[in-house]
Amino acid sequence: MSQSQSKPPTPARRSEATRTAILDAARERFAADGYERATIRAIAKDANIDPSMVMRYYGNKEGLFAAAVAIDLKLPDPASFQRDEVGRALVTHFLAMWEENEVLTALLRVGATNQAGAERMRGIFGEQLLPLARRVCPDPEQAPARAALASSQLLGLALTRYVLRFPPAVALAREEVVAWLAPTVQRYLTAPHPA
Amino acid sequence: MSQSQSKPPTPARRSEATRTAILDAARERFAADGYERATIRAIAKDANIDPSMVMRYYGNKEGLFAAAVAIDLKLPDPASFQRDEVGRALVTHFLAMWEENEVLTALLRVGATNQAGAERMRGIFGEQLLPLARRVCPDPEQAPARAALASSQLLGLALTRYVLRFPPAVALAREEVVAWLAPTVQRYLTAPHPA
DNA sequence: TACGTTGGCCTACGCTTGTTGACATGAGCC
DNA sequence: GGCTCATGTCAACAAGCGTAGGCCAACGTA
Repeated sequence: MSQSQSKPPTPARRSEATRTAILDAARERFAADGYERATIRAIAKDANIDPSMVMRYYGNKEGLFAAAVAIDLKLPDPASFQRDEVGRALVTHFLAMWEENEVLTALLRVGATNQAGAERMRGIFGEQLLPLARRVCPDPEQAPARAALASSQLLGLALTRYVLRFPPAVALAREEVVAWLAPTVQRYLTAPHPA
Repeated sequence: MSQSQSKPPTPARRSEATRTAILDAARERFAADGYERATIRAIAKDANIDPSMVMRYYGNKEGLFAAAVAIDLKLPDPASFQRDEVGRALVTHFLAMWEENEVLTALLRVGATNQAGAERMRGIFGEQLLPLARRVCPDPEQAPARAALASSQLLGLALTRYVLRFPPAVALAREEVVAWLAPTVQRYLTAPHPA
């Protein structure tokens, strides 16, 4: 074992290529079809490998999904935000994240019909957006509600633009989306409680 | 007398009861499980009938779904809106519609993973919300974009509250939701184009 | 050369799915 | 009585699913 460690420090497993090919194909299928219709067989075919490879590397379909949608929203350090620009910054950042790859679309599509997917979605927004809300919103006690409201607008846009594909929502330019949504998110996070 | 009424010229098909039992069960299952996992067998069992009855009455699963989610948003006559209250009226109305029965939840869950479901969703919002937007927004040319923005917020709330069930979104009282969202929808529909 | 490990394919099992068609039942009309 | 049609049950089909396990080729090490 000391040998195996001295010889190839990282054997650069040639299986790594297969693993990522599977994950890429899985993300694409989950994003396009949702959980049930994204079959292991179809994913394997996309990745040009045998279905049993998926089982070997990820255990079962649930494990594959979990690995495929492990994601970090990569929100910048809350301290680095200008408080009155948080709305614009968030909307811009989310648009970039959604269009960068298909992970978030996959997560949303699956979350709509799958218990584990919904749980994962709650986790991501609860753990990553909530801390930021706590920082910028006036009363920390309102942070969960305010984060949820901001989520509702951000996810609603993603839903209409990337999942349901309402033509006018798809047609909007990025800057237009930002111009419209930034004040909304800003208000949800920092404005005084209405009424 | 009672006989002539109990056996009317139109036999008042006793299948009508079965038909609606199927539809009720179907709506419940589609809302809870989405399209794929809502199996015809499960729906039939809920309705206490044989799966083949579903086929007889609705042709196939797609037909059943189409019948189950035929819905009218029941938006009031656009002319009856006070222009500066359209945001509050819409949010209130939508909350009531979503909580009145499970059709909209079923539609959203299915729309997220099913092509036909997404198409139906586009149709409903395009045909029922758009005319209202045309009435109240300043420049009719912007109506589609503004209606889509309003949809994004309304559907985003439904997504987080009724589908993904973010705890803070579920916990919000109806009046609170209205207080937060009404200004947003109002702005999307009637405020001057930003920037 | 022989060997264990790794990466990969193939076949098959058990199950569920949507869908079909043959058969039973029961009420209304001749 | 018989006929007809609407209503409902039952059994079965072909297809597709997730998953399991055995077999094979290639390679690094002894």
